[in-house]
Amino acid sequence: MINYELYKVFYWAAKTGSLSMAAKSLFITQPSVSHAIKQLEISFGLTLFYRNSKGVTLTPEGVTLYSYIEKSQILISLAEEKMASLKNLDSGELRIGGSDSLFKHYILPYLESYHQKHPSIKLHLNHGTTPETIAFLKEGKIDLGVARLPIVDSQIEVMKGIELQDCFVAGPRYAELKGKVLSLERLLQYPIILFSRNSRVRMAITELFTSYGYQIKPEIEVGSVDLLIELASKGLGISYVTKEFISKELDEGSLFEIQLDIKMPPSQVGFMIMRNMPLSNAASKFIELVK
Amino acid sequence: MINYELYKVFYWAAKTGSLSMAAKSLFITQPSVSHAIKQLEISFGLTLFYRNSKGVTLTPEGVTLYSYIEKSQILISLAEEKMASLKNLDSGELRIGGSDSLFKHYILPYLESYHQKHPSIKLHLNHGTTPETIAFLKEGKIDLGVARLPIVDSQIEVMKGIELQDCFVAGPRYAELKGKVLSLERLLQYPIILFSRNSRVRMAITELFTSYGYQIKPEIEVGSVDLLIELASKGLGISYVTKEFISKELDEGSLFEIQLDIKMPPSQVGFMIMRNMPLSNAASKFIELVK
DNA sequence: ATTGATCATAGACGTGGTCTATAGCTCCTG
DNA sequence: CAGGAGCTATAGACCACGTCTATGATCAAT
Repeated sequence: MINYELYKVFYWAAKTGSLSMAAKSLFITQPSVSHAIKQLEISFGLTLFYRNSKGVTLTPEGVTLYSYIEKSQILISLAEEKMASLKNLDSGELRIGGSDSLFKHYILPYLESYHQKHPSIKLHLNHGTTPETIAFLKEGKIDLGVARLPIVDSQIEVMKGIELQDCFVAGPRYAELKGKVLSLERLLQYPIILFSRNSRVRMAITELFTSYGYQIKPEIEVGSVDLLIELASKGLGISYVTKEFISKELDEGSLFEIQLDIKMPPSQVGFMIMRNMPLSNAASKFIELVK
Repeated sequence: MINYELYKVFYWAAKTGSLSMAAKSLFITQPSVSHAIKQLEISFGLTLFYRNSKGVTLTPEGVTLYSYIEKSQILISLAEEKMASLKNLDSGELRIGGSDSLFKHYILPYLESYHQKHPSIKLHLNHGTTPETIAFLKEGKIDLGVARLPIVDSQIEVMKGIELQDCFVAGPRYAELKGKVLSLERLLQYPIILFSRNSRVRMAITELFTSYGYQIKPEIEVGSVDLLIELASKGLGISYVTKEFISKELDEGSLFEIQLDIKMPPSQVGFMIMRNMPLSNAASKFIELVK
């Protein structure tokens, strides 16, 4: 089997028309080039160059070989350039999976500064439920997932991100509750608006109430955080939302937080990557940024 | 600079999805493959493969690299196949320069058997005068030239071929000369047909007559051997032709040789190749055949 | 648990590619 | 025409690097 290094030497010798020049280009000595070309010629049993005192020119067989090798070498050069650009993040893509609300309220600022630093990296946001995100991760369809913890999966490595505080909020319609500290029992007398049944937040709050001996049954179920906010501020009920996601509404006064006589446990957001799978350069740079 | 051998290893590892399989394909051990891949990864600063207990799969960066390297490797394989076929004379071409008459009467039988042996070799016959043939040879436009000797050119190597005997012939119209031995003086009383002025045969015969103190001035000058034969047999004069080229006419009796009282010097045909320039495989096989 | 895959790592080995030095050749120049 | 400045080829020494063996680590399947 022929050593492919020889083709590199052949390429430069043919391209420059001189073994000496090829040697300079390859940072080796002329006898090495001479030797390499001879090896190729012996392997093929054909002469590839006419040698004369001015340099070398290709024989017809050499021309034939060159027509293939030139293309091959150009491809390799392109490959090397591409690899360098992938490393420098001058190209490549970053694929993140998670929920729309986390994207909007947590990831977005990071994405902005990442995109500013690496404008050539294509960004793919793949929204879905946590199990879907985990599945995408395992299928290699995303580099990185964002979700609320805990995540228990031996194949997945989790890094803690921001800590979020969920709370109940109401609009001006329930102004009488402002400043008061409610018991759970009292709270349940109001119409409750919750996120749809399959979400992790929903499961968490249901469990919490159960642990205190209550059952929480919403009047309204919705599928987006925006609707939770919207409906609460319109006075249709009391929504259970992430405090950090409604800072604007709290400031404006279109929503206010309802104090409870128990402490709502914080919820931890985490990044998920596949354990034992190297991160793409684009993804690892993003994680660095977030840290 | 990256050792191109590593791409060969990478190609096989990616293609087979297994370092062990790649090792078998490349007739090296698995640790060598492992080592080679790691070298590539270090050079690029990127991870190319996901490793697991079933083998390896490409990372996104690896996929990108593979898309280039695969094409490159395929080109090299094609190149190697092509080189092998050039060596086996399953492809290639043979370009011969010389005069039409030498092609027709001397080279043709060799060409036939050559073509039979190597039917895939394309044959190019490039007819021209001897100086033109030499020029073509120097420009690399032909591999091989055929011409009458002597050729004096330091760049050209000459190999002797057949020896030809030129002679004067006439047709039935001059039947009275059959069997007689003519002096040059006597011969010159008949109309003479010669090849055109720029040919070597013409120069040779002119010189011969001059050396005997005569001047030979043709009634007719023609540009092809066929015409020399044609005109002589029609009785338009006495042609000076190569005996070996008119054996058919001599047998038929449409021409007969005119005996002279001097011996006509034989003329030597030779093959010309460029000195210090390797022959194409196709050409060297042809020369072997002729010998 | 055991077996049999996989790839990774460590360290020894030896070959092959690179080097220096020199020769041979051709072309150009004073 | 001698001498110099290119070029490539050859010889022989050397050592880096690619390959090997041996072993470890991990995982999956039996």
